[in-house]
Order: sequence, then C-alpha cells, then structure tokens
Amino acid sequence: MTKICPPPLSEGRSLALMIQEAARLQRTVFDRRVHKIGFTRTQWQALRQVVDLPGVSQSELAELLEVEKASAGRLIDKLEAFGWLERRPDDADRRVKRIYATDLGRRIHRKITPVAEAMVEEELSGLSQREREMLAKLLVNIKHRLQEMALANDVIDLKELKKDNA
Amino acid sequence: MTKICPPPLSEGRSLALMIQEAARLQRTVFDRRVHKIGFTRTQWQALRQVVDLPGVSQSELAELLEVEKASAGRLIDKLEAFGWLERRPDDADRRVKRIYATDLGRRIHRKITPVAEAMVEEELSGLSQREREMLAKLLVNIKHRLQEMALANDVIDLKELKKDNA
DNA sequence: ATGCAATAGTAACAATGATTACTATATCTG
DNA sequence: CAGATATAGTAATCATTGTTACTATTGCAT
Repeated sequence: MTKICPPPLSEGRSLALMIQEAARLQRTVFDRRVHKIGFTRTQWQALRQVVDLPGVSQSELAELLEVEKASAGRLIDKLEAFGWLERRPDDADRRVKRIYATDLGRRIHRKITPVAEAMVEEELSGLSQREREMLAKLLVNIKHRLQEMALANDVIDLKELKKDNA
Repeated sequence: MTKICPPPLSEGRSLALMIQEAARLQRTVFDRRVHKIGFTRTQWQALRQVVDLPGVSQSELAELLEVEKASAGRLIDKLEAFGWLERRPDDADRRVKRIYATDLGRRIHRKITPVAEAMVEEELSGLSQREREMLAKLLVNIKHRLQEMALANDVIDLKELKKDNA
C-alpha cells in the first residue's frame, strides 16, 4: 500500500474531480451498507422506482435508471427471479409488460429506505440548511450546463491528432 | 420516448442524487467529446496519471485510478498495445514494472488536456469564483464525512430482514 | 384494409471490471 | 541462512452493461 500523491490539477478540474469522488464515495458507502443483504445498488434503485411507480413499463424503467432497454430487461429478470418484482401484461398493448413489486419486494423496500435516508442525512450532517440549499443551487446550475453540453455535438476529430505533433 | 416523471424524494436524497447525476453528466459529456478519438475515459485517466507521474508502478496506478490491480494491468496492456505507454523494469525490485508515456502518448496527452480543461471551464461557466469556492468547500465537507462513513463498519445484517415483516 | 414506420421487449455478442488463485520476488524473524 | 509472510503482477472466471439484430405488435398514411 504505497502512498501516492496525485499531481495538482487546475482549479476547475479539481472541482470536477471532486464531484466524481463524492459520487463514488456515495456509491461505495451505500454498497458497503447493503452488501450483506446481497444485492447491488442498481437492483436497489430498480426496486425503489418500481415501488414508487407501480406498473411502470420496462422501457420507462430503463429510461428512469438510465440504462439500455436490454440491460433493464436482464435486471428485471433477476429481480423477478429473486421474487421482488413481477411482470404483468398490459391490458391495451400486448407489447408492453408492466412491472409491479411483490409483497416481498415491498417489504425489502420498506427495510432499505431508512438506510438510504440515514446515509444521506449522515453524509450531509456537516451542512446547515442554508448550505444544503446553496449546494443544490450550484449543482443544478452545473447540471443544466452539462445537459446543454451533452446535446451539443462538438466532438474532437481524429484527423487533427494524427497530423500535427505540436 | 414516453415522458416519465420520477417520484419526489426527500430533500437529502435529492441532493445525493444530484451529485450522482452531475457526475454522470460529466462522464457522458467527456465521453461524447473524446469518443471519436477512439478511447475511453478510463484510458484517458490512465494516460493522464502516467504523464503526470512518470515511472509510476502498476499497483500505484491501480490505486490512483481506484480499480483493481488486475484491471489496471489489462488497461496497461491495451495502452501499451496502442503505443501510448511502455513498461520498464524497476532497477531495484524485479517484481515491479514502471510505466512511462511514449512520445505518442505525450502528444495525445497534450492534445486532450485542453479539451478536458475547456469542458470543466464550460461546465462551471455559470458559477462565479465565489460560488466555485463555496462549492468546493461544501463538497470537501461531504467527502470527508463520506470517507469516515466508508471506514465505519455499520452494515445491515441479512437476518434482520428475514425475521420481521413490519 | 394495406403496407410501412415506430415501439416494446429479447437474444447474442463484445467490452469492461471485480474476484480469486497463482507465480515470482522481496522482506522480516529467528 | 531458513522459512514464513507480504507484495507486484498475471491468468482465469464471473457478472454486468452496451450494441446490434431480431420478433411481435401497434399505429399511421394512404
């Protein structure tokens, strides 16, 4: 376990990195806390969405979880095998399958929800209400900007790299 | 593309989620911008670390990138195959291999660095210097708390879930 | 009605990363 | 020095995800 110091970064880059690190730490802590229960963060998020939106379709769930339809389908396979969720046909459209939490799924949801709540409360415990609002405001600002950037299509061209060796 | 509204969350949870979303958006935007160059974010981060810390060992690099040693090894395999990095034996310890960027690797690094800088600058363009400092302060606070939490070992016990069906 | 484009879900495959087990080397202990 | 222990890196395996191609169904345009 050698101790390595990352090199200094620009002010902006270090902020961007801090966001990445905070997000990763959140995932790490949550994973540690629910690991013994034997499921993953993704599975938990799927369960949460389905409990909160009973009858959501698979495509809608994929959109909410921001994964591909195929990934969502496989995730639902597994959660259905666990007995936490079930697929039911839609009355009107025979293509769609609607997802519902089972009793067991709802029970697990009720059990984990306070854990998630406690975790975020603990994580934010050093911040005043005022500071939380400030943080939310700043993050919303960044998120909006990033969303615009994600839609723009200014990509780097490979040819530029090949040519000049500045 | 059905429009789905996620259900409301507690104030804390929505903040935690915002951090996740900002982090994911950063990754998405960066991926889009470098995708045409044909490499991944992970590869870029590895290149960056190696350029900034020439002669870093594989284990150290794994630690910096926060991936497992085996994953780092395969990543280095690929980057070496690309001709961006090279392994060299350590003078004193025949177990360790030290990683250096090749000329090509350094050239690519010089090309991509401004892209990364421009991206974070653009992403933060809506924030004043004052606000950036505030954001950094708040994130450092959260990160410290999360780091403490990551070390604590208060995990949920599976047996608890099985027993009561409240 | 008919035919065509769009959509919901699935299957097969490739890429990525973690985990475990292994080899080689180094270091510590007596 | 001898032997135990730890560390650096690799190989094999497994799980997860994205991508592409496919089927079934729907709904729109003529």
